Amino acid sequence: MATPLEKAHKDPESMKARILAVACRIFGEYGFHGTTTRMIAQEVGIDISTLHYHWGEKKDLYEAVILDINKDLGQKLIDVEKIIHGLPLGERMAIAIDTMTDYFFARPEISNIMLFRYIAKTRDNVDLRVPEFTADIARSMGLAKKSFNLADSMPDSRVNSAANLPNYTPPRAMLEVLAVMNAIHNFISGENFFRPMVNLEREEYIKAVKETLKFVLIPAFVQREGETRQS
Amino acid sequence: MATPLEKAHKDPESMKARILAVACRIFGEYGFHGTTTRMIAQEVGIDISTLHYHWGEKKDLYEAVILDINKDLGQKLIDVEKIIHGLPLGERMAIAIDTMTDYFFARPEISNIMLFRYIAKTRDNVDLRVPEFTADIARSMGLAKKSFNLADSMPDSRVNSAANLPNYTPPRAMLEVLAVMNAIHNFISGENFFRPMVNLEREEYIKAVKETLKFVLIPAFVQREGETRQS
DNA sequence: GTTTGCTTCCATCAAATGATGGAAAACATA
DNA sequence: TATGTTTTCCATCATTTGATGGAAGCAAAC
Repeated sequence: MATPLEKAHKDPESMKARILAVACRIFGEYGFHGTTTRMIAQEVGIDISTLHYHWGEKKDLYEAVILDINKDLGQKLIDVEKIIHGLPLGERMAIAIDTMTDYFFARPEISNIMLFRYIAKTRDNVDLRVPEFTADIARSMGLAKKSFNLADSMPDSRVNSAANLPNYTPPRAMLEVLAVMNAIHNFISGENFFRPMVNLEREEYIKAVKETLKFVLIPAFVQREGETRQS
Repeated sequence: MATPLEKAHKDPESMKARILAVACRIFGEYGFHGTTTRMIAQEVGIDISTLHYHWGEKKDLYEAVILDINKDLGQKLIDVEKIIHGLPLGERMAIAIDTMTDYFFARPEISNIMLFRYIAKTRDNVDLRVPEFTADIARSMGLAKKSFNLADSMPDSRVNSAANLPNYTPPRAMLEVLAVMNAIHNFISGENFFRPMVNLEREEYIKAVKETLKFVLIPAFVQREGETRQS
């Protein structure tokens, strides 16, 4: 309908976009309940009613933040997938870990909000995309077959059987991807807690985190791939 | 001083202990800001003033929860250390992961609260023990030398140099331990989110989590140990 | 039975918080 | 400039929330 209006709202300089950006940061720092609409409004430099005018109630703004993050993260994953496509597994993982770690360190709110959502009890169902991302990564990492469809060879099997769905991803593959992603998120979100523990400057910390992640996470997968190839 | 009074407060049936136990669970589910003193009081079945009578202000209760968790976790780590002592690294890690995973699944509030503290912005300094635990585990896993003291061989080196302190643990070893511990916490705290994603019953989920953790985390350490031994 | 000290609850407060109505301001357009 | 639309702010509400004072309950000591 109102094309100029919608366009204005997508302009990153628009009030609506500015509020969203600040909300993302504050929600990330303090969580949903730890954040007040007044905190966000004050940070933007506006009145609370302006905030409500653009985004409705607090929960709506929070959901908008989630959707925004999901969009951004989804795009980033596509970008990384393009870069690492075709390389051997060890290199794919190393590059992916380096790139995603830099990305999250640049936007720690993303890691924070993702982890908050995993941990805290919540009733909102905004989030159909995390499972989707996880399955995509699993496929990209060769942990699940691409568009594997058992039904082709077993036409009589039950339609409802999850394993027969086109893009079915086995639980173990999903959990392995989650283990990798969460390991990254933890070091970003936990920086304020962990960095004093190890007594490193920010740059050193980032470097050490990358090395640690690559050291801990890669060998298992590379080793298994080798074994599978041999047999 | 008042011995009978203090004794009463340590009795797990005492009101003070009951409040603490419930507080631990609720704080774990909703985080500090997401929890109200009324929620806790209602769950215990008492009035808010009774809660305040025993524990003072909300923050004091929260700090008591942290201390309680740290105590329990510290004891558990000592127990595990005893069991795995002397075994080869791969087995040590496998048993430690199995045992700690069971422990955290039985008391998910612990994982929740640990992660909440890592993520959320906080100013409290209740927590001198997490670094200590981490260093202990690092030593137990052979990632840091036990009571290594350079000053013995270099009497003139600067006293303040961290590397010369008796129980100094290098950053990389600390981060490696954190990576392992956090990987466990994530799957426990994230159960509500991850389990529907992988569509498993609780028991299956726990089993799959343990397998995934052992698969992802152990090979890197075992492999490095082998390389170090060879050289 | 009375006193004493600890525990619990009811009533209530003050501050914080999410939210809204309506006036003023800013902006666009004819 | 006049007119209509959009945006912003001020004043204000109703709830929620952390917190307290004081009365009532209760048990052991005297």
